[in-house]
Formats: sequence, structure tokens, C-alpha cells
Amino acid sequence: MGRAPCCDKNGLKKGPWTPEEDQKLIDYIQTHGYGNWRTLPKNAGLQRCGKSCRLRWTNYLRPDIKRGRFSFEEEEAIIQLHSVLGNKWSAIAARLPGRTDNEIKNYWNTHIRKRLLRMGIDPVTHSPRLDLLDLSSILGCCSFYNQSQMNMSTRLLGGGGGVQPLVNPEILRLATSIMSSPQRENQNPDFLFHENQYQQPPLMQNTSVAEPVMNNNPNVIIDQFPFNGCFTDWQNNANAVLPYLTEDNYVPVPSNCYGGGSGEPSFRTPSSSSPTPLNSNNSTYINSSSTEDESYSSDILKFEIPDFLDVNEFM
DNA sequence: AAAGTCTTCAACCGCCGGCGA
DNA sequence: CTCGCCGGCGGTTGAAGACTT
Repeated sequence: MGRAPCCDKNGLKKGPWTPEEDQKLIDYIQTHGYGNWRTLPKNAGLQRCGKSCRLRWTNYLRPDIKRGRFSFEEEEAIIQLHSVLGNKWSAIAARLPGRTDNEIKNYWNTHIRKRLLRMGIDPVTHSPRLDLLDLSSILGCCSFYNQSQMNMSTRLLGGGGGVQPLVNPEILRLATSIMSSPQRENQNPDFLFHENQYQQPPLMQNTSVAEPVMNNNPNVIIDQFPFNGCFTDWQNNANAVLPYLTEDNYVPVPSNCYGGGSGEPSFRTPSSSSPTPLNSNNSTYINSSSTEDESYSSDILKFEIPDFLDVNEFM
């Protein structure tokens, strides 16, 4: 087993802080500053361990802490930063003035993460969840027996005629292996970069089941991962915007992926791929969300990393 | 109104890395 | 180089409040 918890020794107090304890800690730090957390509680007359004092101060008592609900801009920044930094809460917090890592972590776990899951987005990879996607997509394609969709399903499943099984076991095997591949687990931001402008999404590599979303308009980049339809062929469609970092810090996760599955494609112009400051209205997304919640989700998940967030050091 | 369930978030825990001896 | 201390980090817990039945 690990070492004993630091607060177990000497009968130090645990649990919620009282207003009196808070005041003692505030008074002491205002007078002496904080430095040696190990000796601080004793000097301040607190029956707490140094760790507990540090946590209480940094997460709650610090004067520069901004309390209250997260703003739209803050939430947007958290999602953007998380897509780059992963669960580096302290690094994310460092870029959100007045917010603590604990607060951001809690907010992510209780709000953002759940919303992403509801929308079929893996909150870890910020990619569509293949475990949901593959079956729903495949079954969705096969669930109506009109001619075009049967053609689609036979192509999807590699069949040549006659009634094919709904799900090719090989596809499921492939999906399982992709889901469990080490590369998929890799959260190192380096993993997001590629020598080409757009990273090949490892999620979709080597799949033969993809159905291209055709984009005939050279001025419009398809910004959609077709949850409700079949797979986009990321490999073959040169105009498809892939959900990974580019070299100019734009993270082109398809807004429609996060947008709640309206089924309609959404578009952005190529010019919008340049970095745009937070709060800017320069983005030229056209979203097709149908509900307030979906619209909100769609908006906040446009992955453009503003310059001021300064994530380059993590690249 | 009461009981059960769900959600939130402050606080704790153990691990890790930096640093000085 | 090794060891121990300390601060910091991310994951997890559990009490309390909110919500539902």
C-alpha cells in the first residue's frame, strides 16, 4: 500500500473548512505570505496539514479567484484547450484567469464531458465515438430497404449481391482493434501533428467501409462528420476537414459532429481556418442546429485556438 | 410529504518531478 | 548518484443539495 495519508498523523483535522479556519488562513497569508506549506498550518494555528491548507487557499480563498458560472467564452476555451492539452487541468487553468484547475476539472466532468458523450463525441479524443458510430452508421445504412440504401449497404459491407449480413464481422473486428490501439490512447499533443497539413485520423485509418461525402463546391469545405449517415472517407476526400490540429493552430473538428446530429451538413469557408480570437465574430461557420442546446453546443465546439491561449509550448 | 435518485463540487489521496543535501 | 522533502497534479470520493417519483 502507499504511504499513510498526511492528515492521519497527529490527529489533524479533515473535511470541510469552517469560516474560522478560513479566516485564520487568510489572515496568516495576508500577513506572512505563503511559502512553506508544511509549517504554515502550525504557524497559523490550524489543525490541518499543509496540503489541505494549500488546496484551500489555491482553490477557494485566493483573492483573484473568479467564482460563479462559467461564461460562454470560458467554456469554449476549455474545450479548445482540452482538445490540445488533454487532462492538463493546471495548464488549462493557467490560461483561464481566475479559474482553478479543480474548478475546471469539475466543470469538465460534470458538464462538458456529459454533453460530448450525449452527442456521441469521445471527450478524451474529441473524435466521434467509433463504438457508437460504427454500429449506428452501419445499421442506419441498412435499416431501410429501398434500393439506394441497399446499394449503400452492400458497398459498405463488401457484398456483391443477394442479402448480406448486416454487419461484417471483419469490420467489427477492425473497429475493435482500432478502438484498442495504443495510438488511440496517446494523448501526447505531438500525436496531433503530422507532416502533412492535416493529420490522418487514426480512428479511421485502413478502413474500407468509408463512403465519401462529396463536395463539389471548391469554395466550401465540408465540415461534417456524418453521424446519421455513413462514414466520411477522410482518406479519399481531399476537401474533408479532419478533426485534428493543423499547423496554424486551427483544430477543425467538424462542428456538426458536436452539433447534436441534425443530419444536415454544415459548412465553413476556407478562409475561416485562420486563427480567430475568442469573442471574435470573424468565423464564417454556417451551422444547421435545430435546437437551442444543439446550437449552443455547435457554436462552442468550433475549434479555433486563439493566439492568446498560447498552447504552442505544449506542441 | 417522504423516499429515492441524481448532480455538483469541495476536499482528499497517491503519485510524480524538482531540488537541495 | 542517491535519498528525502516538498509542492503540484490529476483522479476519485462523498456529503449536501436538487430533482424526481
